[in-house]
Amino acid sequence: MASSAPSRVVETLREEILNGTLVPGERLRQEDIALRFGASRQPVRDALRQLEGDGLITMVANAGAWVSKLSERECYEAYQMRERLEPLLLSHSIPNLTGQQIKRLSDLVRDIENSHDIEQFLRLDREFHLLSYSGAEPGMLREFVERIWNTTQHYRRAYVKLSGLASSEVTHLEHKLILDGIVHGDAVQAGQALEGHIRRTRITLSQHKEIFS
Amino acid sequence: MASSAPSRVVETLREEILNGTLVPGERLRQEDIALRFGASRQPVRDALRQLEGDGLITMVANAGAWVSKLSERECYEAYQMRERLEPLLLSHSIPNLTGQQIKRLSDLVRDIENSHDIEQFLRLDREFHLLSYSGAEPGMLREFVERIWNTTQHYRRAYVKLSGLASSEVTHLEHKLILDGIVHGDAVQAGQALEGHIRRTRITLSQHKEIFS
DNA sequence: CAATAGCCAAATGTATCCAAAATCTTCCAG
DNA sequence: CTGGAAGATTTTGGATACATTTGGCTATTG
Repeated sequence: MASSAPSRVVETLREEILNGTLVPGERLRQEDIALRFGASRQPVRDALRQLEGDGLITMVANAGAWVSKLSERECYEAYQMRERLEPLLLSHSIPNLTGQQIKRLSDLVRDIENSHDIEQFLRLDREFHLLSYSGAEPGMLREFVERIWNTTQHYRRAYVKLSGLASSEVTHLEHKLILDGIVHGDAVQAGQALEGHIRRTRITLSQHKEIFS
Repeated sequence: MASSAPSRVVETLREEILNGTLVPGERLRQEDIALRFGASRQPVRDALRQLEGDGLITMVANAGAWVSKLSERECYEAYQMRERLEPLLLSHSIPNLTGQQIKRLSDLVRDIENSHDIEQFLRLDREFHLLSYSGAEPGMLREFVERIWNTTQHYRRAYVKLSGLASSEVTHLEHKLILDGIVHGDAVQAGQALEGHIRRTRITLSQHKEIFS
């Protein structure tokens, strides 16, 4: 059975926002989307509300829907939240990670280091971090973390484009430290490395305010 | 101008979930709600999606909507998140609180101590904490914290009902410490007191698993 | 007597149509 | 030439009607 119309719309639009096809500030017309998916406007409205709930788009009554934008302050705040939430989530996840998953994490660290195109880097980096959380039970904490990742994705891409892949030497070291903590089941080490990883990214990001113009 | 139909529905249902009129697990039929608000089912569906985005209700395709339930584990997790997010939010808020607001916070600490019925206690306690955050800029952090408060409200009520107001002696002391930090503009003191406050509540709650049956 | 298949009622999902609001265009006045 | 106001166009909001799905009830059968 094919999933419902609204969920197909949600999935597709979410993907397009995350991969940069749709950029922050871009308007989403209900009619256009309905036409594109061969559906009427009701399921589209449903889908837009869901995306709004995920923070990916912003709706204004009697006006329309736009892909959400973050100010530099909001992005800074998002990273402060990540610093506090992700080590917690990782500590919930580590005890439940399987050998297979840890192997994949290890491969990802290597592939990230060897990646030479920006989209690939972003995709692998995202997979590494989110996979490292996959041992945690589903719940609010995982939802929140994923939501922060989604709403900041565009600015992460903008930053990597700006500074280039070459400058991510420290990132690779941090990934190795996190992985080492995971491998040894040491949530404290992994958590501290992760916190530092996010913290450094936050500070670096705040030195490139031009991303938010 | 009266606000739109969906927002009226959202406001009313949110209020009823928070004040306990609607309890976790209770079903919400679109037709009933539409009839009650003198609207059609479309605005109601819109409203339900928004409430789902707030985490207050859970929707299942082709089945219906229910007031969200938290397991004991999820509630514990929610409090762990509060411990990490609320001190951060408070530190953003403190520099911007006005004299009037601080006066109100001070009055609230006194009124909470003198409150004689459970609903009043819950209302004042909620106002105290959320008001202490009102100096912070709007954004994801404030939204997340409010969302956690909303989804755990029912279990807070259940706990207070179980243990009675008499047992909240320590709570009052903690409120005074938080207030003292705020009055002196000391975000570190206020934050530590707040973290302990939430942490103690989390531990106490986890000793009453019968709330989650 | 228990179990399963099929039918029926109730609730949700979708499409179409109309109304209301916002934006954009155009035209006029200063 | 600029600013603003009024009308036209576009887009969203809401209601009614119809389709689809679900869950339970009943009846039939092993």
